[in-house]
Amino acid sequence: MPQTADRLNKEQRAAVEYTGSPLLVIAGAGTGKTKVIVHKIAYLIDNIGVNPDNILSVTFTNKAAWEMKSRLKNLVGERADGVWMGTFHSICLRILRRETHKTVLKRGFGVIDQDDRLSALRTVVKELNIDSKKYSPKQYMWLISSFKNTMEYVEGEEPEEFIYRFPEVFKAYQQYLSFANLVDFDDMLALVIRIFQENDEVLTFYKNIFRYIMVDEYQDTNYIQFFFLKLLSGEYGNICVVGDDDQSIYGWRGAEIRNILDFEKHFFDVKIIKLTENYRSSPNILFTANTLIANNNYRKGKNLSPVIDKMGNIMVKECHDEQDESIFVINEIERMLDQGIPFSEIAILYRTNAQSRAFEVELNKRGIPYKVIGGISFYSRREIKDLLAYLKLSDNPYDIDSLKRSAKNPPKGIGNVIIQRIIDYATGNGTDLISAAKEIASVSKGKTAANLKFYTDILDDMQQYENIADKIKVILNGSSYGNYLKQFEEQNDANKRINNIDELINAAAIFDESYEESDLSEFLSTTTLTTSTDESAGDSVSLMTLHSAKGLEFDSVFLTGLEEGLFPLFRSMDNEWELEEERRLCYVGITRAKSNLVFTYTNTRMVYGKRQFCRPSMFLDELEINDNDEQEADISSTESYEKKLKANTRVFHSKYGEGIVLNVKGVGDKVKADVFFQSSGLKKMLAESLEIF
DNA sequence: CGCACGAGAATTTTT
DNA sequence: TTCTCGTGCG
Repeated sequence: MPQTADRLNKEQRAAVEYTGSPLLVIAGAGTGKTKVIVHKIAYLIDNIGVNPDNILSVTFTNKAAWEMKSRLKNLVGERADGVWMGTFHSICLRILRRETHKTVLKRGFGVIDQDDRLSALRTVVKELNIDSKKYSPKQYMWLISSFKNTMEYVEGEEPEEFIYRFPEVFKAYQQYLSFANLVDFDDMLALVIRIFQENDEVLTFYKNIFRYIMVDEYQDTNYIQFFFLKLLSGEYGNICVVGDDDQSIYGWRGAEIRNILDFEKHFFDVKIIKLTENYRSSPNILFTANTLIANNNYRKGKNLSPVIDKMGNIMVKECHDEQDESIFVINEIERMLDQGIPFSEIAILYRTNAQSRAFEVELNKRGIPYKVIGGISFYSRREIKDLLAYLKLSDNPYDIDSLKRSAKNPPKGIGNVIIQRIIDYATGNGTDLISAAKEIASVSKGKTAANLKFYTDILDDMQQYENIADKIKVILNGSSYGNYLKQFEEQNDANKRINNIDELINAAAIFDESYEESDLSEFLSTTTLTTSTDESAGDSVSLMTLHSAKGLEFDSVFLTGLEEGLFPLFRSMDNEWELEEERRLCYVGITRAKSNLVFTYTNTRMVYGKRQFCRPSMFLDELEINDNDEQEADISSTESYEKKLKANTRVFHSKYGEGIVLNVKGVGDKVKADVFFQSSGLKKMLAESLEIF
């Protein structure tokens, strides 16, 4: 994110130039952590003479990686391309593709996405005659994911019976993956670590490549990711991790906040640098954020101090229901637009995806451009998945799910019975599914034979073309996909889907252009690794969950649905640990805002189509807000300090040193001020103990 | 085989 | 409220 000054401050510079031993940078929100990483990489290349190929930089999202790369390009030019940048998953996938022969996978293996993973488990659960009402496929999926993130799995052990018949389900699921030649998200890391542990020479090879390792958002790494890093870097290695314990919001997904809290114990000779100067938010917004997070116990403890001295606006608004809330929010947005704030600088944040709907309705009504980030990602839209299924099957002819999907959509007279016959034939004879389909076609007669031939002809035609964009066109023509949409969808929906398809063809064409030879596997894994949060809002208002907002910043932020049970979410309210995570989530939301921050809550809200009554969130009680108007009134009614002491005055205290005044309250000799000290953060002070600079 | 209809579940958050 | 899944009919 762009910053006011391009110069590095003292701490930032120290972090950039330190290379002696493992380095932990505790970087609060808006303190320029991306800047530090980018400058550090540039420093390594330009000043230390490190080869870009020897630098690994791990980010939390693909988008963050792209942004980082483009910023790095501004500093070091084309040499930036050499640096390994990406998420843990994308980096590991790259390694896995190179080292496929060290695993049981076949070349050109595919990546199974979350949706397909769930449907695979549905099939498994059904085949094992497990009552899916009692033990849902989702539960199994969740447990499989957790298990795959343990060392037991990495080391090849069998799981225990965590829930009913878990080992059986696990085994059947693994067999499915193995036949279909697929890996899931968790396997990407686990299998790479397994390769490293079983093959010393491979580990040595990669240790030699990744001589300098940089990790962003370290507070959200899990144990297995930590293990991966430690294997590559060793205890003394050139590893630099950047993170903020107050922004750890993925505990539910297995993130270990202890990775950052115990960094000094995991590595030797650790150097720690804290960044606490915030370049993003106005002082009162920071003050609010600091007062809220101070309610947490499990933290290292720090306060952010403002660099910007212009006060912002903070508002809390009570609304009747979610419609009222959306009307209020959009009214405010229109006001902001009038003030010249661009669409892209406005965000509506919420706890759950379901909350976006009311806002979307209202935004549509007023014709304000917006983009919902998160929710359903581009690549999981039905029409896109349908087309990708053909590509996936042709790339990996063992992929059962893609066979099912492509054979059925659009409908072409191939139903479950025939599909099952194909699968049985393939498993029975050890052939791939496409050959099996052709085989079945040749022994069938009449309609069935013709239908199957129609289907396999499309797959054969695709082989004639090298470019992925061309292959997609073959699918579209061959299956009359456009007609299929027009036939079964409303005009409007059909058009939207056709637009999406055009967009897919575009993406494929761009991919075709940028690679010497189009690698279908590579393209397809990009599509599964690219998640909804990687899409950018462009010139429109952003709507997203608080989780998706991590790492972003906006001039104006609406934090909506601040109600007990919704935020904090009901399930976390009786658990101190989870409640603190909710509070951190709120903290993340607040610190996204540069100058306008609006909280809203409603009295009633529709849940599952039932109206429910709501109480304001406890977070609203915990945080403190500096009201500008009130402050001015106070200042005019006091006598001795008020004239000199007001917001943004720089002051000095005998014990705490230099600080900045956030607000002033009280009268006469009881004048009190909230002051940010550089050394120790926010304090409430009697005005008479302060000296004015 | 494919569609239409009805019952029942679903909401945390995502690489 | 909205989506998904299963069932039964043409």
